[in-house]
Amino acid sequence: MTEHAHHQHNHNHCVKTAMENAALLCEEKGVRLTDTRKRVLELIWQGHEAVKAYDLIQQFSDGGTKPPTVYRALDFLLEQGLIHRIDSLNAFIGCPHPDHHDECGLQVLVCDECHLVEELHTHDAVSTIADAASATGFKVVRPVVEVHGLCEKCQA
Amino acid sequence: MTEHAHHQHNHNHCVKTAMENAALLCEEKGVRLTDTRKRVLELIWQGHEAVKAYDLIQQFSDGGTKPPTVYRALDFLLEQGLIHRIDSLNAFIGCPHPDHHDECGLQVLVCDECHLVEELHTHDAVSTIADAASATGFKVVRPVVEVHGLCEKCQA
DNA sequence: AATGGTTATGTTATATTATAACGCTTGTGT
DNA sequence: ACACAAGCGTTATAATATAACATAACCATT
Ligand SMILES: [Zn+2]
Ligand SMILES: [Zn+2]
Ligand SMILES: [Zn+2]
Ligand SMILES: [Zn+2]
Repeated sequence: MTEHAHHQHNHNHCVKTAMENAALLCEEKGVRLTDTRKRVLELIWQGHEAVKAYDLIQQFSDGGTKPPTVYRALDFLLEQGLIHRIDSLNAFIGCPHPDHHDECGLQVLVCDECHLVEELHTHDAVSTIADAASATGFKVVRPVVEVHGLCEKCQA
Repeated sequence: MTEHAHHQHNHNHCVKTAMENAALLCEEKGVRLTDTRKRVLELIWQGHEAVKAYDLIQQFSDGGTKPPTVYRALDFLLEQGLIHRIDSLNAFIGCPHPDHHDECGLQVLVCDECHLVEELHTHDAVSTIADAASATGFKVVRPVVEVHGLCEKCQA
């Protein structure tokens, strides 16, 4: 079931769902989705492209929001699993299903042209790697797969 | 065949081999392994832990070596495949076999304690992921796997 | 060995990404 | 109301990386 995030779609729906899920998840966990945090999450969900921290900072309409404020919100959202950090881009992306990462780690397809990010959940691949890792005596904690390439649109 | 990089071993041998391979590879490719580049490569090979760019800069004995010099050398070494950048650490590691990355991308085990980095070459895993990626219409260019966890030593 | 083009390096400044430290405010439970 | 913890504002600075331009080293050809 691909979520065709890269195709034409009603993105309002993505945002709405994400924000509702986030509210629920925070409720359940007993953590506070404050205004700042909510606003940062909304800004990250402006699309399915990875967003840079300083772009977020600039997009705060008040103009007076400083890096620590935004980075603290980002840290919170990362902790709750509501967003992912794409290390190869120094950028952040909203997670459409914060509850699906226990088994397969983080797996993303990253378009080098437009920075669109799509998640995979290929359980096989990560278990294969985990096995190979264990065989060398390594204790796996957090598997991350970042596949760079070109999304469908950018292959023109 | 694990290369037990994390076990006790004669590291001088690692360095010697790496430098010889680098010289050969550059010879073959008709590119110049200049003094600066050689020195940076040696510094990176001071161990099997990932090394930060600014640590390299400081380790230049002359004291007058500036960031651009080192970053240019790093760029060169990356282009030739002689080192890898570990995105999740903003750090660099020597590649023991620059010719083995066509098929399986970059796959590394990263110890969160000591930053020891060991490469994997699990062809299966990356082909599984590549298949999943292709199925969504994504054109894979550069698969990267960074598995965080604890190396054998640090599991104490 | 001079010439001229290319590649590599030096140098200064600056861009980008992220955190430390400290004090004030807001929320929460008693 | 009070006390404590969590969140946020503010200033400064750390850490990572690149732009731009000048000089030097290399190399092929004359
Ligand atoms: Zn959408
Ligand atoms: Zn996710
Ligand atoms: Zn070694
Ligand atoms: Zn390698």
